[in-house]
Amino acid sequence: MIIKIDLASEIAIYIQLKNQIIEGIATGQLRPDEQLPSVRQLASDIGINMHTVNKGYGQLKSEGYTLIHKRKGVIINNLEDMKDPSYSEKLEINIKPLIAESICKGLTESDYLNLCKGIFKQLKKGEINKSELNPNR
Amino acid sequence: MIIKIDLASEIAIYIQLKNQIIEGIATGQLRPDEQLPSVRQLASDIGINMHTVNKGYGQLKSEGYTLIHKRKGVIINNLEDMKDPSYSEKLEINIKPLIAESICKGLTESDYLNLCKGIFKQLKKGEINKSELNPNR
Amino acid sequence: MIIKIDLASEIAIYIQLKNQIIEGIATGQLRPDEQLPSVRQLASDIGINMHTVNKGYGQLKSEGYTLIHKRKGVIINNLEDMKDPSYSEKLEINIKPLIAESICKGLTESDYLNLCKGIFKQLKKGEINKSELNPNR
Amino acid sequence: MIIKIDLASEIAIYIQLKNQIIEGIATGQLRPDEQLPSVRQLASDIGINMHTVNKGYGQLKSEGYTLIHKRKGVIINNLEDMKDPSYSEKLEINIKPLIAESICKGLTESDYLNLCKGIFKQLKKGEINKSELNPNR
DNA sequence: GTGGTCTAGACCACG
DNA sequence: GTGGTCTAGACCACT
Repeated sequence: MIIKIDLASEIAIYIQLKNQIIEGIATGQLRPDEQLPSVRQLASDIGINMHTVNKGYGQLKSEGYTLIHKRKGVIINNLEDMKDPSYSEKLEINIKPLIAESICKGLTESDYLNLCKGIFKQLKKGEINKSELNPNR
Repeated sequence: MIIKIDLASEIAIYIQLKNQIIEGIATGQLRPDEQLPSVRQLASDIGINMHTVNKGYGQLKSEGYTLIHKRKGVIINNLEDMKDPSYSEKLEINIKPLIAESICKGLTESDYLNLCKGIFKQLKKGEINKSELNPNR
Repeated sequence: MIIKIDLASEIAIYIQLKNQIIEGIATGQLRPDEQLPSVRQLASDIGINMHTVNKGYGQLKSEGYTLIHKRKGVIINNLEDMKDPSYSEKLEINIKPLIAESICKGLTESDYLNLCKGIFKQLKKGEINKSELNPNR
Repeated sequence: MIIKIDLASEIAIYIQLKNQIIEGIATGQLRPDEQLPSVRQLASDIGINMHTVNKGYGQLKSEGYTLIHKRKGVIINNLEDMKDPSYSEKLEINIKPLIAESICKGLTESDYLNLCKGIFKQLKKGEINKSELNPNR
């Protein structure tokens, strides 16, 4: 998977990194048990500091997206372990301002929902038989 | 309109302020031509620093939500002037990570869309006859 | 509250720090809404690097023990937000080897349980009326 | 006895190995004078590095759990030789943070003690007549 | 070689 | 002055 960091973005590098990995998991490009590049490798690949990668990886780990496997290094966790039933509450707080802004900017509800649907479609492309995977580790 | 700031939130105060004013506009609680409290007034009302209010107001103005009226001070702009046809592109960048995360956290597409619809419903409550108002200024 | 770090210990400094703060919360020495020293302050007080303190603080935050309050800095969170219903499963994994070892080292079950009770007693000393506290923030 | 290593655990492999052998001794599955598989054997059985097994074995020996027998190789030591009267002090240091954390996570003292009792029960299952065995060596 | 930890110095956003 | 981020260099434990 190709990671693309925008150093000029106002979004912190480690967040961009995290987001792209989460997106990779969501699309199925990154599958459970698949290994991520080492912190040093990835850092040198994208030209950032090791510790910045490490911070992103650390958060992914603490949020259940990844695990440290003794031989493989950082690997994608089971999909089950990422689940969080209380997530939708946190989500609502993040979505609300976007919707309010959208309304002011002239988007209708269906404009907004269609945009979301489009993103879902885009992310679901790689999602074939994710459930089949039952990684041994 | 009541502004409620959460000092323990991870979101910067001036952003919370901005978001609530935008939400007020979206719901129709704040109507075009309506005036906002003065920087000093609001700062003392909600117990935050004047510069923080100023920063929030500054961004609202530069994004077209408000205007400076010579006599009235800061007022809500015409809804037309807030519109931004290129907004949906910026929006997509913000929504994508949320949707990717939602997928990983176990939400389905319809879970997500229903959540959005709920927020729209919630915001639309105050929206009666916004179009009637076409204030002269 | 006095933090005491053993630089010669095999336990990572930021973990020692975390443990002592958690212990402070458990005993009631640190109450909800109480503020912790700033990262820089504490670092210079105990003679370690700012980033080490920051890492400990960061984990406390992500585990729900603390919050960042805009004016006060790092504060103790509500007791409710620290709760974790699935904690006892993780706990069992940590306790089991201790108990197995204890058995080999000649401790009986009641020796072990009495030791635990003693620790509980010790920690509960400061716990008067924790429930009364309903911090405003 | 079956050794099960979790490469995705945060616990070092040699510690997991050690813990399981200690647990085996505690439950009585491993009896005094019983021999452990050779380093090479065990390493290949569970698919880990020989040096890792060696490290675990080394610690077991230095903590009195095992002995080197000229003919049999590594054998389980006499239960008496494992005893350590000063162990409970070390133990307390390890248990305290767990109890403090438990309190914060919402467990009561009896929750915690019941959990411990359950683990004791679980470990004692295999413990029939351990005292009968007083192997000559 | 891997991740984990610690130190150090610097800049920024926020209030 | 606060926490947050990024960079950098170093050592260690584990495998």
